Amino acid sequence: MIKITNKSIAQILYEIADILEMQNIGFKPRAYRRAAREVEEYPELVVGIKDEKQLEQIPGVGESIAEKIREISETGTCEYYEQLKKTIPADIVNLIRIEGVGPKTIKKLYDELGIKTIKDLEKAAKEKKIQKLEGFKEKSEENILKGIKSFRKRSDRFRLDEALHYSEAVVQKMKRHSATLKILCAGSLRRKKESIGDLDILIVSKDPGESMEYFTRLPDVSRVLGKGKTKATIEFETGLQADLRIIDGGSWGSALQYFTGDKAHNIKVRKIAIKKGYKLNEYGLFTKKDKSIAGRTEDEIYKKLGMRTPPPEMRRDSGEVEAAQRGTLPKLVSIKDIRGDFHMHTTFSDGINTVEEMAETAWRLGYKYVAITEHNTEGLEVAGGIDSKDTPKYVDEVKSKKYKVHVLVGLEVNVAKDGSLTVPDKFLKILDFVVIGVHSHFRMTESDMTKRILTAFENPYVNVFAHPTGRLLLKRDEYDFDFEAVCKKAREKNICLELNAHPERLDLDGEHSQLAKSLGCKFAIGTDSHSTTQLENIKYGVYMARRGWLEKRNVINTMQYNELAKFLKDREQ
DNA sequence: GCCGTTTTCGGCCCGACTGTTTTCAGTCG
Repeated sequence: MIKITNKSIAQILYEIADILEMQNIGFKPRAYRRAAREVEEYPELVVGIKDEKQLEQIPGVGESIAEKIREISETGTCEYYEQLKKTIPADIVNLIRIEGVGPKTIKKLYDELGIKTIKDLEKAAKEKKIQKLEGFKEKSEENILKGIKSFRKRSDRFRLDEALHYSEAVVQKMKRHSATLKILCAGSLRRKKESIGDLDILIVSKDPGESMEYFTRLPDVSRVLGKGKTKATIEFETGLQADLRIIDGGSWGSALQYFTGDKAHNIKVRKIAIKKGYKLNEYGLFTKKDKSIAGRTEDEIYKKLGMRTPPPEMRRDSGEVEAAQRGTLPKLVSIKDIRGDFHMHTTFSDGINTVEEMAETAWRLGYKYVAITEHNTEGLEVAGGIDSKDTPKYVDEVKSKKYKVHVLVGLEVNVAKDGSLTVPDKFLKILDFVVIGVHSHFRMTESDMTKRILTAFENPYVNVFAHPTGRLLLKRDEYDFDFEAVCKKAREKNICLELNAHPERLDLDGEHSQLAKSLGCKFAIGTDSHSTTQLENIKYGVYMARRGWLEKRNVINTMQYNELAKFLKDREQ
């Protein structure tokens, strides 16, 4: 039985929309997508709402969709969806993730060639069957094959937020089991890597056999790939795999150490152990005569090796081993240091909550300030958004009210192809905060894209360069540009680089941040929230900051309001 | 299928881009 979340309900509604679109049905797909998006963003658990009339209170949800949501809440699916799926029994969920393949293409490929899966698609493309279809030629086939290749590269990984969601659920369930003494998810998840291959769960158990049994019978498990005395591997319905390892309490620290660091980190640490005449493995730190001298905690092991303990986020051979030996590990920024958020949308553009609601939630989170950064309409085709000429009215409206935190009025302005900004200076001038970003024309040569960004940085009103690399996790690669050149200019112009904390982006990532830090850049964490619930995504930005070695002084979200106001003012002069 | 100062029918976001065309279909954001 799969746990029904807002997301899983939305997933079915999205899929209904896709199938309807294949059937060339007008407007219904749009209605389903709208409802799906609203359900996804809904601050409460939709599955808990039993009354259909109450479901209809969700924007975009009317009588018909409310009925379907109720059915999904109760049974995990709905008849309408099951019937639709029968009309086109293809693996739409995966096929649609291939770049350039949409509902119409899937339909055509199924109807004409019987293609159901990515495997079928690849075979047909390789056998040059697709180019024989009307509307397709060699180029289309080439692109499909490229799309499959890139899909494969990505599809075996999960976004950090999804993996965290799963691991927390598993760990919670295991914790409640009486045999569990200690449990923790190590691996790349503990390092807060932006995408996760599988979960490495470590457990100390009173009854290992019983723990194994319980683990392999967790509710969402679809397959048990292996089950022994100390290790079991399962696969969840989503395709995510998880290992459970039974650990002896005396080896807890060494197991954590072993299963947390990435390969390069571990190799380096083990070499240090060898140099000191020891042997390090998941069971402990041993002398040549196999006498255990450490293992219970990580600190104990690193200490015996003459090192400080690097925070898990740093253990990717990013220089942390040397710094830990020298005793010069940075004191990383933490969630407690955060006093504000610099990227969010409200009902003025495509967000679903008002400025007041966002400010209220920010206040609850203990913040002192937020920047509202609505889309501007020019150059970006999203629903809503502020027209340049309406900027004064927007500023006045936001400023006319009182909020529980300081509210900076801003815009997320688009960088046009030539590097100009889509909002004229006379309007930028009246804003408290200007975020700029590349939202179109991603496919440019490296030199053109670099020139474009550097040109944009010449504008005196820019505060933050949003989602600097433009990547979408597991979906779209970053655009080509000279990152170092951009960092140097950002530093010179005192423009902050954004750590976009939206789980779909996590841009910049740790590697980029670390490089930018070394070049003297400042950073602004922004959640890119479209609802109050998303404000909590700030933690992902902090994780990325920590992976990038950032300290409090590097991140402007840690400033007191007065300090921030001064910082922003200095930029304008 | 949803919605409403356009209110029970008729409109619903739409431009850029790509690859295929010679005026358009599909995808993307």
